[in-house]
Amino acid sequence: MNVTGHTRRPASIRDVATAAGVSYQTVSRVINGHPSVRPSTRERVLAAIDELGFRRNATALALASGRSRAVTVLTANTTHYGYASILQGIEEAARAASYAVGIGVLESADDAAVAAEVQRAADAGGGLIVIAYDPAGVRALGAVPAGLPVVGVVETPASPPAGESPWVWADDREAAYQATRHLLALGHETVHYVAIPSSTRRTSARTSGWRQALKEAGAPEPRPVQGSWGPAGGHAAGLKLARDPSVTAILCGNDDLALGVLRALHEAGRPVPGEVSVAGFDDAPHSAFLTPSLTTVRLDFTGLGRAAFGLLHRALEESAPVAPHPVSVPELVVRESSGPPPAGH
Amino acid sequence: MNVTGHTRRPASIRDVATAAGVSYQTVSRVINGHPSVRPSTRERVLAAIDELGFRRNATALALASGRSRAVTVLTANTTHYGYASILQGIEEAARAASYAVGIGVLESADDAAVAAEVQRAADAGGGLIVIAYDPAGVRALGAVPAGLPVVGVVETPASPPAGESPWVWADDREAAYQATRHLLALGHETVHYVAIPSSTRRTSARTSGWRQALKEAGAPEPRPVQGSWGPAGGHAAGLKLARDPSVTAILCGNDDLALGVLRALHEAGRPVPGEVSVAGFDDAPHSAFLTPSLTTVRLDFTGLGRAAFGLLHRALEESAPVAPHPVSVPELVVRESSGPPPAGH
DNA sequence: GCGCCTTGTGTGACCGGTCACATTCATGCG
DNA sequence: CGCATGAATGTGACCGGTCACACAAGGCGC
Repeated sequence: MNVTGHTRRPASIRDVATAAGVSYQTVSRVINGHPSVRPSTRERVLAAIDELGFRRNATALALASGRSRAVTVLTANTTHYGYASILQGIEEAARAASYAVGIGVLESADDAAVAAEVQRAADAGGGLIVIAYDPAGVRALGAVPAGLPVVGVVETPASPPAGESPWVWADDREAAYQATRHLLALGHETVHYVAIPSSTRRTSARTSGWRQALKEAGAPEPRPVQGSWGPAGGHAAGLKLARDPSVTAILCGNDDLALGVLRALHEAGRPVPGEVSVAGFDDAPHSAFLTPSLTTVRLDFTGLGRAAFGLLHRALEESAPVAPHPVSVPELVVRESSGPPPAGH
Repeated sequence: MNVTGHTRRPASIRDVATAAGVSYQTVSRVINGHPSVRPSTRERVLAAIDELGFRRNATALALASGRSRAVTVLTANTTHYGYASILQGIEEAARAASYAVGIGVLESADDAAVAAEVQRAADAGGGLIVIAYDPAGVRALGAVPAGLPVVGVVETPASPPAGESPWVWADDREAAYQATRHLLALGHETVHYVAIPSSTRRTSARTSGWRQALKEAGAPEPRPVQGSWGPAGGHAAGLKLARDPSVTAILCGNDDLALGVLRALHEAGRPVPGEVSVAGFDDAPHSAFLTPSLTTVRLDFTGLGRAAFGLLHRALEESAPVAPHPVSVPELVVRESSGPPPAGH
């Protein structure tokens, strides 16, 4: 071990080589587990490595070999629970594979800004994971130059892509379908929907799952209310819906929106679940502790993150395991915020 | 512009050089804005750069120059609001300075695990920012090898460090002090405290601010209740406190804990703020929308993150601005969850 | 006993930049 | 007019690894 106090330049393979009395190439072979090295030689090299505290320089490795064992995650807003959990899952899997994780935040959905961010990520080397649940993310996914390995974390696609695709997703559509059916089964005539900003112009997967459940039940399909991501958007949407006495069940695009809706209903004097039932989406950690506690659909975000990394890992290295990270199916969690409609409905 | 479809090796400075009819060194000079390049030459080089779509290879730059324009953030749990916001602030400032941001998650506070994570971060090159609000973070900060530039985001230190220190902090102590005074001013006899896990064995800054306010008011000092980070911990602590009828005011180490406490009080049939007042810490986005909405202290987490980056930037580059990122002082936000104690107290 | 293949090891070039120094040419000044 | 000076540019080495290839020694078949 290096015991001298002052910082010195870290040992390189040539330092190790002279210390062990071999050439730098032999050291390289030992590091990389090349078979044809005499055991006694390997021994000496390993001893020298240990003594000098040698660590392979990641930068030099990346430059010389071309592979960089790094992933950059492009995402809007790391503050949001779902995004943060996906990131957590990616990091976890990356750590296990000893990959470095970089992050880039898409602050604006503006084309130029997105392109700049993608460029930065590309400069970092290695692979790319884009969280494409929102317009900025979708645009970023589209702006990735061909040839750069990339995996997108996307909404449930309308039709399952043929063959291998560089995407992972949780089954949002199924989740929305389940939540809507739950509310309908309680006896509600229909279910209103407060949407998260759609990632594309087209209808989001969550919206289409909701719609499908309504259609199957022969329930009327009210116009979805457009919310933002945060509770404030839910609050605004909730105030609007609270004014309509026919509204008895509301599905929200995520738990934060649901929180705002709950608050708005409270302010409007409409008891939950007595008069109105509310269901969220994501099962954020606080949702179980709200009053009333929130009925919601749990999504396996960290699993999604792990799967995204797994797919990218496979794209970057032939030798990586093929499908190591299953994503669990969405699970409806029934709590206090949903119940039968009031009598007379 | 490169219009050929298939991916080719990105252009290097030598490619640019031949295209412009100069040497690679001249290209390097142009890139780095060296003054002694004839304007006409610079012109030609810039044209070649543009035509070939040249971008400077970050890896090669890092290897050759030693500086890497990268920061790695070491943190526990990116899911927690405060941590995520700090990360967001760091990323924002880093982006502005065109630094790459890497993250490493401290999943366990185990010494070996922490050391491994610090090593990984060191291997990534560049500077390090450690979020040291919890035991894992504090241990990581301690394990950083000398000579590696590092900034810690820490709790308010007991005494202001002399001279320049590699730490940034929000004034937690002052914040806790303010919140406690607010509750005392409402007429409560004393204020109970549900603590977040302390970063060290010693008393945390938040605890000491609370204690100081009690002492100044001559209020009795109840034993702090140890919570965890999440709402579940707050819930457990809240159930305990709810059983004690003398408890009329509770300060919580963060908003998630407060949420759990609110829920526990609700389950125990103790109205808030009618019988018990609750205050949180952090002003998470959902706190304003709870019922009752939560009185809390807002901390400038993103500002903290920006300041941390600013300090590190300065440590890495002589030329960086000295103190560009002020951290705003904590601000008490009074909402529905705090009020006067019930009559008879 | 010779050639041939395999095993173990070393040498030189290279990845894409930067840095230190050399070189050329025009200019200013004594 | 000669020489020092500085602007503009080029050359070679280097950062710390990897890769392709050369080469010596030993075992084996014929």
